Amino acid sequence: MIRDSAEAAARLLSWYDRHRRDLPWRAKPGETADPYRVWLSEIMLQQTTVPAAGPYFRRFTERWPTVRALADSPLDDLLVAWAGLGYYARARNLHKCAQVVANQHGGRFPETEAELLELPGIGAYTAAAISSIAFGRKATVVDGNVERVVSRIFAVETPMPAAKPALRRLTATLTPEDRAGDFAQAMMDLGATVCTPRKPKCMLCPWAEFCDGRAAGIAETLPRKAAKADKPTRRGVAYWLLNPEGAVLLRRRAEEGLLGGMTEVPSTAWGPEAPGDAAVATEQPLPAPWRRLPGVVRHTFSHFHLELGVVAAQAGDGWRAVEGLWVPIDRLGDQALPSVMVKVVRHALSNA
DNA sequence: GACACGTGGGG
DNA sequence: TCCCCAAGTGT
Repeated sequence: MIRDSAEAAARLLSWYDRHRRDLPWRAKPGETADPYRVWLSEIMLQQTTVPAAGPYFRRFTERWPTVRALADSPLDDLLVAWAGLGYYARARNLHKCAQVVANQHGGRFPETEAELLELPGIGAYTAAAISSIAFGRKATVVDGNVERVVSRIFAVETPMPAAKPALRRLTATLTPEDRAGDFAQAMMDLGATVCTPRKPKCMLCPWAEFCDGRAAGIAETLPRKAAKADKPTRRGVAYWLLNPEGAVLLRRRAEEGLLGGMTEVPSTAWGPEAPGDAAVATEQPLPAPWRRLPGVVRHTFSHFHLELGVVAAQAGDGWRAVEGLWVPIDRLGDQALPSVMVKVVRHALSNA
């Protein structure tokens, strides 16, 4: 049991100073944090691993060094740059947020949690993280790592998400006035490298001797969570249509919802059953002699599996009237293609 | 509280 | 193969 929060925090900060990781968005010791980079990294890291976010962060900061630069850029350029990272609402909100900061805050991020919380794409976690890491203000930063660490240290057996309020209160009692930002990053690093979901490295933990979960032999089983619902499978058929100039037909998806604003290969609706030839004909973007390509594209989204067949055809007269954009094959890299559509393109190119 | 919302890596 | 998981937010 932790009896002295101040001592526990000091011990964790000492561990952090000795094991600090050098991440692309992290200010070096002595450097002043750049709120823009802190914000950008926190958005990219939402539900995303450090290795996945790293290259995107470098490309974004190279191309858009300031929040004003990002605000002045067209949304579509951001979506192209974000393609492949997932959760595309983050990119749409990133652009909105940049414009609000540029136009209503003079290009500077607000420092308080309450003000940050007003901004698009910034929730409780990100507001606390920016306020503490970028501005040195005391804030209770609670992410998945922190919930895991705290649930184990205090042996909280209440299942998630019901345990969230208690875990937040416990985290608040541990958070020091001084170096709150470093404390937050230390907690997250501890969760990411030592107090891991499976096979935690308790022998390396600076809090091992305080840890109630470890003492009870249940640390690895925490935090408790309900079983997840299994994912349904949806099926559809994508239309790989080439015009006489060798360009392929693409479309922009609706601005909201799944893959909102991203570019897609046109397809039938996605339903429980694979569309037959009749449905393929009904939903075709243009009448054409479709031939089915062998195989199927499989992809898994956050909440369902997708199986996409592909049909291909050459567009005859009337291709100019089709709604969408015709993109030369060698220019597909300029498009905001999400990973599932990259799979469709690859499948079509290798089977057509 | 529950659900929508991506992706790639690891066991 | 399949399930779990990652620095969550918006509705």
